[in-house]
Amino acid sequence: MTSIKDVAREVGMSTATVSRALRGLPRVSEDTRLRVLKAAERLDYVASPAAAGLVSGQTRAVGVVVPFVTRWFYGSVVHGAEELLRERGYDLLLYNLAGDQQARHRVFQTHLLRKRVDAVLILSLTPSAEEIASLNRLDRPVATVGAVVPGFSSVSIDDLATARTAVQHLVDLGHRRIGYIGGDLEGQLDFSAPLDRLRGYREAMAAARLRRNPAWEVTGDFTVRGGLAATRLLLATTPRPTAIFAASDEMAIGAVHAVRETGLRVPEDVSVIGIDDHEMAEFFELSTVAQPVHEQGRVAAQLLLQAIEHGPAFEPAVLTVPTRLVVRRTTAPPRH
Amino acid sequence: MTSIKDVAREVGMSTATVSRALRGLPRVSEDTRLRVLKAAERLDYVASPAAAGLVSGQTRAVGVVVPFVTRWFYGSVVHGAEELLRERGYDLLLYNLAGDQQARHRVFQTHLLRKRVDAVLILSLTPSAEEIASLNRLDRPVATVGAVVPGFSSVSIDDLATARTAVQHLVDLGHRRIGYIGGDLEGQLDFSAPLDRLRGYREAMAAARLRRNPAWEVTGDFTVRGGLAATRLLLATTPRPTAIFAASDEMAIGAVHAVRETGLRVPEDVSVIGIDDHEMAEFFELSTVAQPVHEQGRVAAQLLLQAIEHGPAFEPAVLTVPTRLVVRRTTAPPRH
DNA sequence: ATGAAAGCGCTAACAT
DNA sequence: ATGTTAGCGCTTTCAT
Repeated sequence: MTSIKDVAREVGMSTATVSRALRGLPRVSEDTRLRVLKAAERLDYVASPAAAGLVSGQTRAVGVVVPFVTRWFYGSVVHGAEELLRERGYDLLLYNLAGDQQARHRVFQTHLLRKRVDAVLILSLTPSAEEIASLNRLDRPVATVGAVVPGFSSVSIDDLATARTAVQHLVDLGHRRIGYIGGDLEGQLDFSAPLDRLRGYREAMAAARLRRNPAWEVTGDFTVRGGLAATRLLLATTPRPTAIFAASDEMAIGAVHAVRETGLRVPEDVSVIGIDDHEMAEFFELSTVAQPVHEQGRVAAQLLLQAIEHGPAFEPAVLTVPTRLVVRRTTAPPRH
Repeated sequence: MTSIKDVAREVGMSTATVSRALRGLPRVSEDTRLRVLKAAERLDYVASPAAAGLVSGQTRAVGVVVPFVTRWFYGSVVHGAEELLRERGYDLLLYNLAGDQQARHRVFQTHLLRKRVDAVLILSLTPSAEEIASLNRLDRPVATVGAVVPGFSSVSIDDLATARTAVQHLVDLGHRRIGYIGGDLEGQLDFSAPLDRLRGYREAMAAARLRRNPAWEVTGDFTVRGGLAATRLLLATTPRPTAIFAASDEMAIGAVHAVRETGLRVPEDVSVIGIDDHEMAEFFELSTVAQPVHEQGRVAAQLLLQAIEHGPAFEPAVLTVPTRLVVRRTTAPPRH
């Protein structure tokens, strides 16, 4: 592997000058810089971040912790983050927990502590006290997407307001019996969105003076399958709801399917609305409250890069991005 | 940040001994090893891979190049690879090209060359000659999933045989007019799967002595939307096919939708079969030829780890994993 | 079984 | 504008 010495020898200068020239630092004559750049190109020289990091303390890499890479939502956030990071010359280290507690422990207690990243981005999960302690010991900027953690920067939607928007849409259409399907609250205590969306649902119901029914609040996996199962339960109640608010589009897709398999029609018999504007939402003609997914990844990465550049004095920023009601064809007024 | 010196001081030994003890090397007394391990734990010490890599030449990280992280298929392969890598203490650097030529160039010419990874895993795309030159210059093991590249290890399915299996299933059901929807061949010359699947389709048609019709071979995006659009074209031909082989499950899902929107029924009027066994395939009751996605990621990672450990003498392995016909409810005999 | 010392490739501080 | 030197945190000889 060619090293900085090879380049220095090639141009007949010291490694210090080469280093300065390559990084665009001042106090290098234009002529020298050009010759260095050319020589580096010719020799296929790329500086080793390991060596540079050892002395500068910067790794030019960011760690990203994801609950499930296979899900469109997380993939999209990662996409947004990776895009900006690469533009700025940073690498992205991916840690996929995939619901595995042991993996989670290992990531927080070992991998992230290896001084290998300049910053950490955490998607959706709320770190435990112990994990927060680890992250603080790391002494590097941390940001989250989809969860607000005291002391960390974050980018997220207002889950409460978003849920209210969805339910209010159903109320406005004239629905009075509205069911909710959402994520488990136990077992996954570390996701805050499901809880807030449930609370938003309840608030909107109360504000519209609608009666709540415990049997109309069903939880399960945040997946198509989970939505399918939850909706089957919901439809078995009497009277059954005329509309369903699903805490995610994937659950909503499952809900639409469940309604149809019961012999009922969407939206004539049962309306369905979700949250996300999943890539398949338009395909399913699903009404939903859209959130900017890719953008949240970019913005969060941006926040981290700023924090890296501004040093420890940088104040954590808590950003909320807007959501937007998208009415398609799974919601309509109830039949009387 | 605590360094190896802190640990050495804590146990009253040299850093050399601490290093040996931590890495499980021989010639350390059991007693010493235990004390070192305890001290490291107590001080939250984790060795810096950057410093270690500088001298050992190993980074304990693998770079993974992905066309689109947001797609379930790639997310799943990454999941499989990440899982094994983490078990073995390796980090994963993710490079998402997202169809961006500039990104692609930058990844191959800069990021991968930074001496930051011990090996590279490339998903689905066939590197250009220039990219192969870069990878070779890197002088590290390279493996691919879903594409066979001379000189590199690979894990993939037999696309030709898999396509034939799908088409043969339709033939066995009695279909004679079978259409194909698959990926674009121009513009994305670097994906080999679409071409092989098309060839498999043609071979199976020929083997069954069925007439081919250029209008029954439609290409488009490898997505739900692409499948939808391609199928619309396919159904507009006369006579129209009674069965459709889609080169991916996402395209097949789009195909099913297109058939239904035309007022036709699946499978009564038109049968549809895909490839992958996508997570949503069961939900859609889609007949398909399943491939082990997550496993291909794990196996490819395994191959790379072996190559890293065995050094440059390691022979590239070209592995083919089996696929399996899964008959659900989108395929049936044609009506006469 | 353990330690001393050199050095991996680079940057930063201090010359000049 | 450029060069010299020290040293980042670790591993690896080579001694003992």
